[in-house]
Amino acid sequence: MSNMDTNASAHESIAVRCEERLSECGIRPTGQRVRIASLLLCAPQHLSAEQILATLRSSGARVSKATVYNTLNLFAARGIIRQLSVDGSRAWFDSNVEAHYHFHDTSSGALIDVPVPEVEFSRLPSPPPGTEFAGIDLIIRLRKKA
Amino acid sequence: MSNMDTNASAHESIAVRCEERLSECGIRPTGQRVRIASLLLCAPQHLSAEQILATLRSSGARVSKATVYNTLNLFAARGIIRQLSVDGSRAWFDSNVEAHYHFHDTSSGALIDVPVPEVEFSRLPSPPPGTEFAGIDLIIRLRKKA
DNA sequence: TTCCTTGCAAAACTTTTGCATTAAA
DNA sequence: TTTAATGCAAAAGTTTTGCAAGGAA
Repeated sequence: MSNMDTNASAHESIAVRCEERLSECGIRPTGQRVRIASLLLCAPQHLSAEQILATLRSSGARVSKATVYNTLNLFAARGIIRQLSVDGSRAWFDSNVEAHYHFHDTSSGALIDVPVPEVEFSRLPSPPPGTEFAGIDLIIRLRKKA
Repeated sequence: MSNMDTNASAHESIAVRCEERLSECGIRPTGQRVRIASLLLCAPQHLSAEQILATLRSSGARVSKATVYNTLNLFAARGIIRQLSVDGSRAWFDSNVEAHYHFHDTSSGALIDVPVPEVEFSRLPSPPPGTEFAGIDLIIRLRKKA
């Protein structure tokens, strides 16, 4: 089996798994959606809409910006991906929807996942009256060591 | 002493304190800068650029959007205010630059300060090699109680 | 057919920039 | 007078929307 075969098979099996995942979530697994899902869900990562658009187009696909945004918003609304607000310049889409936190290297812009067990809260405030916890976003900002 | 006198005096003394604060930071205390600083620094609060622009204009001042943004960026760079990324839709400028965290009510959009002592970390990850901590941004998301 | 998805272009919105004018030291 | 700040308009960047065309059920 050649490398090309291996890669082709890998891509195909990822696509199949993404199709199933979308169907489970009640999302019709169209070509564009499966392409976007395959790109994001093949590994835990953080991508911007523009990166996704560029990657798909450079791989020969015909995709519109509108479809990328619509699809990302749809996925985020269904909990398939998570949208992050890191620095206000643009949205980052995180393919890891398990609870976790982030390092943000302010020098390079890199985002790194921090697994839940690496952070422990020994004290947290109670939610104000009439509200309840909806989640915790923790970003640990880093800079290059002096 | 009438209410108008009291308010006028209060505004004046806030403006004077802001002028001193700007001068200390090596920022020339021009009219627009003092106005923007007075608005933000009179209390701990979170304002958007658009809110600041609208408030200044409705109080009769002639201010441009460019000056508001330039000034807010200048203040943030000098540590007089802090820029927050809450939901990616726009930047919020926080007049409280002491270390603290935030509640974010996702139903109303409200931002509420959480003082440092109300959160305790009993475990935090080490910064990756070559990097050091630059700060911690913690946003506790809230929703309306069911 | 009917409904949903896609692409394209345009619009909307936030933020930045260029440049002539004005204000501050 | 010399430098820096301001206003305005335009530009830039990201995201959304309207609508016609295309595709799936």
